[in-house]
Amino acid sequence: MVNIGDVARMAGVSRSTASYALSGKRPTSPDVQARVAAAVQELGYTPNAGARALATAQTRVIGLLAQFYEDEFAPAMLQYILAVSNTARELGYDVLLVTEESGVQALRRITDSRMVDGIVLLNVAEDDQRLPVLRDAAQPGALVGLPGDCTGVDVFDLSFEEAGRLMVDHLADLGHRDVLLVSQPEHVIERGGAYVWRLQNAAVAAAAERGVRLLTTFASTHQPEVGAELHGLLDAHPEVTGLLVHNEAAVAALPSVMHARGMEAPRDLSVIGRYSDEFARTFSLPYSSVESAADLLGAMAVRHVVRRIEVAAARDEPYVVELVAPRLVDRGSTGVPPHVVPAAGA
Amino acid sequence: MVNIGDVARMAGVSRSTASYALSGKRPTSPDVQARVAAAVQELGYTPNAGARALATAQTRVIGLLAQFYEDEFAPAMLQYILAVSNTARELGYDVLLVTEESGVQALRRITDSRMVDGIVLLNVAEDDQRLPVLRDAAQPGALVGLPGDCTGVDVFDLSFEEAGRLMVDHLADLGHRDVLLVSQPEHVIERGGAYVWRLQNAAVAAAAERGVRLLTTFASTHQPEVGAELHGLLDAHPEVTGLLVHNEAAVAALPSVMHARGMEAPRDLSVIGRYSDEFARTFSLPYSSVESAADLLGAMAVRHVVRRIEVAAARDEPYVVELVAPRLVDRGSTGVPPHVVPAAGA
DNA sequence: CCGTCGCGTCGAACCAGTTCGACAAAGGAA
DNA sequence: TTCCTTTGTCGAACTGGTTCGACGCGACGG
Repeated sequence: MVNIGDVARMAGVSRSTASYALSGKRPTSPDVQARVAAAVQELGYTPNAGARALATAQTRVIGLLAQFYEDEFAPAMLQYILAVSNTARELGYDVLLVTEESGVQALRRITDSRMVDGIVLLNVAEDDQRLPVLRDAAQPGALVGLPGDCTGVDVFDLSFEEAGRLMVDHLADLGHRDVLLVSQPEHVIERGGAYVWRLQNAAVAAAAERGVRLLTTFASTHQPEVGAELHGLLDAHPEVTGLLVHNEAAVAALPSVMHARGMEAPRDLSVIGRYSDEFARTFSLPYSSVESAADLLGAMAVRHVVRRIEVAAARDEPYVVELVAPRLVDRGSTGVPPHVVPAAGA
Repeated sequence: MVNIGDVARMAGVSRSTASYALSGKRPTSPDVQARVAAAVQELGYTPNAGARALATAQTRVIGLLAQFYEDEFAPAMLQYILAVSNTARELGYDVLLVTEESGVQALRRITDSRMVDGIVLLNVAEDDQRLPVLRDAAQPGALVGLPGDCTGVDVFDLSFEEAGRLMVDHLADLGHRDVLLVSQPEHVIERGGAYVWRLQNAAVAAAAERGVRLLTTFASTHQPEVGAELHGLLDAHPEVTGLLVHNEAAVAALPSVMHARGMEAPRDLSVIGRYSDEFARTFSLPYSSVESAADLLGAMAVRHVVRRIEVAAARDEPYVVELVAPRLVDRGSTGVPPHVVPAAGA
């Protein structure tokens, strides 16, 4: 393999001069620069990443830890991964993707061995076991997801509080008084999915404020069970005119459930989901939804990590916790509740 | 940072002895082994990946190149990525994920700089630009997807030929004589998606053999256009009793299209798709389908690459091209064609 | 009692970069 | 002309591992 010594020899300079000519960290004569560049071209030289990592203590790789749970909607995860990967590349970094079950061991492995310059954690739980490890790692880290304790890391997440309020307010504004919130199953919350509570609590508070009766339930994340559960819920609560769905599986099942009941949105039921635009497009879901902002969150996490890696002064800046405001994408699945229309018309 | 010199000093041995005690590449006394192990434990030593890569010319990282196209069904990709990542970890490797637009440059970058020991390419096109680069890289490579020229790499793909035959035979066996194949749009094929042709050609041949009239069409991969196209097709071809769908977007749109037409599978129309089990589960799709085998293909690719990396003798073994036989998952969406039932009953 | 063998250990070289201090040559000021 | 500074280059050291050759020491056979 061709190394910098070969380049230097061909250019007729020393190894150090070749290095400086390439990095520009010290001035070199135009003549030398040209000869080194020509030699690089001629020999097809590419610096050895391992050697460079050893010498500079920088790998230009970011570790990305993603956990995949059986009962979670995996495609949503892909958006975060893509956002992180693309943003990293923009900034000149590669991404080491770790999907290992045991995120703690994996994190320790890649940080201790200095394989990465920084870390992005996806799917962060309320009491995430990976956080203590990340805190005493030498590399900076950013999270997508809000844990209980945010010290020592930059944190980015959707404002699920805002999302809950937004959804309730939207239906309340239209005149709905009986609304049902379908969340993810309880074991998702137990595993640390506090965001389920964050949205629900905010929704409950907003409902109270607006004089809306809000029923809350958990539904399965599996097909076809979730479909049956939706039928049961709609049977049990005929007074409900608005549905808030914070559960991707339930959203996917909803079209056929409504069809089977001869219902249409928004004629018979107003529906708002909480899922990504990507998800909506792929399955041509007709429901208005509060966006996940995966692209934005992934990009923010990477940018902050890279900043702490590259800007020495940024190392000691205070850590940030940013909850981004969700956006409601109107797909026309909400309207005035059915019993209001005739009343208004009469 | 603690290095092997610190460990050696604490254990009272030389650096080389410490290294041998840890690697076991030369025998060491039980006493030394214990002292070195104790020192490692005490100091929290982890070998520096860059230094090790430099010394051994091995990084224990596999490069995974995935391309994401606008008009492709991204979630399907995730399954391959997970399969590769999990299998790699099982074998002691980490995964460098590259999702860059320009796969060619990215591939050159990570191979030339020796960031990876091997390469797995996903989404391989008929005339994939990355292949020449991969062939003259120093690292072994495996593909998921079948290109025109397979020299110099191990190739794994679903047997789309077999899939096409399987689907046609299944309907022919049930008595269908008029069948419609809905494929992906032509620009997917132009981009190198020869698998669309492979399935279609095999289906056409099988249909000719079985005396089945097979109509073939391309449909959009976007919602809601694809739904309208399906309606148009069903309007134009009322004689069709069997539908073969090789287009995930069309599959996703089909339930509502059929519902709108008052059709039910298999009563009015027998349907077979070609998509992953994962896809079917997520959206509770009721159609029988020919599996993608993403898990299997991803795992095979990694195992072969790792074998060539680790087993010196495997370097020179002939390259393999394995087309795995697809599996038909019966979800009860196919049956005897409608006009046959009364005829048989009369 | 001496030579040989082999086990266990050590020192040194090596991988391929980066970076620091030194130094020669050239240019400008006194 | 001499002194000082600037500019460009070089040699050597350093990063943190692995690995080769050598060597001391104890056991064993002759």
